Amino acid sequence: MKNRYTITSALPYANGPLHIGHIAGAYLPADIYVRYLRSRNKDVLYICGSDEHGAAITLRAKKEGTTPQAIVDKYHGINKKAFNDFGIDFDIYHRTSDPLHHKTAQDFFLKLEEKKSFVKKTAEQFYDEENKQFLADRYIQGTCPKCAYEAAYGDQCEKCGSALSPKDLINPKSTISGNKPVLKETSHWYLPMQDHEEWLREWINNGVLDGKKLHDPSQWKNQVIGQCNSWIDGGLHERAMTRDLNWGVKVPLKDGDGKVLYVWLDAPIGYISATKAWAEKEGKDWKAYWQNDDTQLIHFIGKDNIVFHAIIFPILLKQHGDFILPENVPANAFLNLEGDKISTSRNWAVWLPEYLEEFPGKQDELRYVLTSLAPESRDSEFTWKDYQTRINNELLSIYGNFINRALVLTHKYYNGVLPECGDYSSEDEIVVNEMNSFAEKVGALIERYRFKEAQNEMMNLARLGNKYLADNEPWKLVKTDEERVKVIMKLALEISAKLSIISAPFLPHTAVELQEMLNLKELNWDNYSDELMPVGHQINKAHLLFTKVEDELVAMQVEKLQKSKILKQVPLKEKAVINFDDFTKLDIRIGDIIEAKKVPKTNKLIELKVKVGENVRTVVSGIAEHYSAEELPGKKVSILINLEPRKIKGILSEGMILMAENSEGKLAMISPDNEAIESGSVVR
RNA sequence: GGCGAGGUAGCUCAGCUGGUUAGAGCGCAUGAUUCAUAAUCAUGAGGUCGGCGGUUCAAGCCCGCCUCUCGCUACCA
Repeated sequence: MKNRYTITSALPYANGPLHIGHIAGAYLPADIYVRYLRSRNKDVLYICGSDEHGAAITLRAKKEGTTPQAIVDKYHGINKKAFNDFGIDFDIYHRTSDPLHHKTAQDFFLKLEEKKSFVKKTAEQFYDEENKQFLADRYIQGTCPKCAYEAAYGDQCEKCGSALSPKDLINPKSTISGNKPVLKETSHWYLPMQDHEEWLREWINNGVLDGKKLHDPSQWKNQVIGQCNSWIDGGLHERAMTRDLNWGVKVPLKDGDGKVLYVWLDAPIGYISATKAWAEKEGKDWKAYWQNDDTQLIHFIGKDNIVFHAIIFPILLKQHGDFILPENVPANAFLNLEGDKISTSRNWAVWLPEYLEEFPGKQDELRYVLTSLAPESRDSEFTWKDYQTRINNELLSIYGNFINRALVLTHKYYNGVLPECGDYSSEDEIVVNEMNSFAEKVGALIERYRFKEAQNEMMNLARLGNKYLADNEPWKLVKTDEERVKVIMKLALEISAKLSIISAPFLPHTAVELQEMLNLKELNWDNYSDELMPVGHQINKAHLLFTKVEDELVAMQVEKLQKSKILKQVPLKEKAVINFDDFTKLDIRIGDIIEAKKVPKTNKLIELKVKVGENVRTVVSGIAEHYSAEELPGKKVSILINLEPRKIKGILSEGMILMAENSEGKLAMISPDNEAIESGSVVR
């Protein structure tokens, strides 16, 4: 173990509140780890903050008629408070809109520029005048100059496979607006990631950099190594580190006008600027946490962030030259909810601020459940029923109940003061030995990022306590052997005290409460083997640590979830008003599907032959996930027939089948409800 | 379609580089017990380790094919 740790949790994007999936994935595991290390008296810095840049926030501001700053201010406030109330113990919760961050990111960028880590390229790039933005290669389509395929992309023709540049395309179009884009000159700084493949492969797979062993790759998750190798083996490419945007960290160069740093360059540097902000306040040296070989850097993230933390950011850190690389990137998978993926847009989530409001004082209950169900190596699922079961049958029955019986008996027999007593019996010594082994067992599991297992091991100490009481039955012995009862109660309380230490990383609020009841203060991991309950020690009044989760509560939460899901289905903003002439431009007819077959090498596409009056048209439609090719022939559908024909996967599509889509993405055909409507009938 | 990660007891999950009768917690059954929020303790029943084939003295673990789930990516006017 090293002595200094820099722990980060992914910066939450400041355009929405946090839900239990975020917590289980990146924040709770890190918090457990951090609390453990602090208890071991390590020098630990735990940092996080809001990620406030990027195009998504500007788009949202535009939509809501407000400013990006107003959006990020709102969610920064909400999330900071939620983390604090829940008990995620950051040293600092910073934000990337802070001037200190802008300065830090710009300095970092300049250093890389100075080291010639970037390749600057000036090029004429297509620009969408309607949306006022430059278009990435993939956002442009046109006719391939080599094979005349009409839907080739700006970077490659899917038909003939030739690599293209957008300007090669004949008749280019913006895929966003459909308009013809204009050429405008712009320049960007690119990171040539392909130059870094060799050392990355060695560093990720063997933990070795420049001949030095930096980490043990067997401690990295399969998922992380697998995904990195997949990227590296597929060949890394240069990636633009700047964007034409006006929201973000300005490119600090003369020719950087109107450009900002790419959000994935900017955000991880947020970890560094947060450290600086903290160090400034605390009078510490921030460099110790980032530029010292005796410091371990660990990034806790969700699986969607793997490449950024395990490939791109390490390249940047190494290029800069002064920084250490992450020792591990323990990425978690995703948490599902009641049989369905958590979805912000469908409002299918348990929101942290709402939980905190509806379940005051029940942070540790949620922590316990989320750690039990944590998606450490694959996706897992949270249900309210599970929440109830885990709390009632484990946390309350095993932990809460053991503490309660130990304290209640002590009060009953000795008014809460430990009496003078004899030595442990030889059977007691076995229990004592077992008890003493827990600190190391639990610690070792936490150090290997096995939080679920670690928590269960912690619970085994409470189980040991329950078994000790059941085996020794002090409530019976009290009538025959009072001296023996004193020893038993002392050991039971000793177990309780030790439980307060090893449960603290998982259940910090409970641990404090328990230590108050036991009249103990400021215990940490290193106190574990001390005698914590000496003769004469007075304990405080006992109260219950947990309350039962009732069936009604579970039912209520499930119902609330279902209801809020429906609420989200209210129609989106209406589009601009059109006149009748506009409407009559659409030629919509009823058609009969006479033939259907799946388009090879695609998941969603079906090629249809639709008979409209006397004509038969070919239409390619993205409905294969909702209809099989076999069930389609014979169906009547509405079809827009005067839509400009377009080639899709090499097939000319002459029209568009009208479909209704609900909030879950389910599709249904718009069909006449009357057999008298024959093929070719006009829809209006 | 390409790539990555998964598919182990009713549920949630462990099983490190292949090696004795495949593990844990919860649930379930039976018994014990009453200090404790009907909580606890003991014992037990549950698995052809997604399917098929192969390598090996030996496979949940290695190889091939298939299938299902999730993620990234492509396609969805």
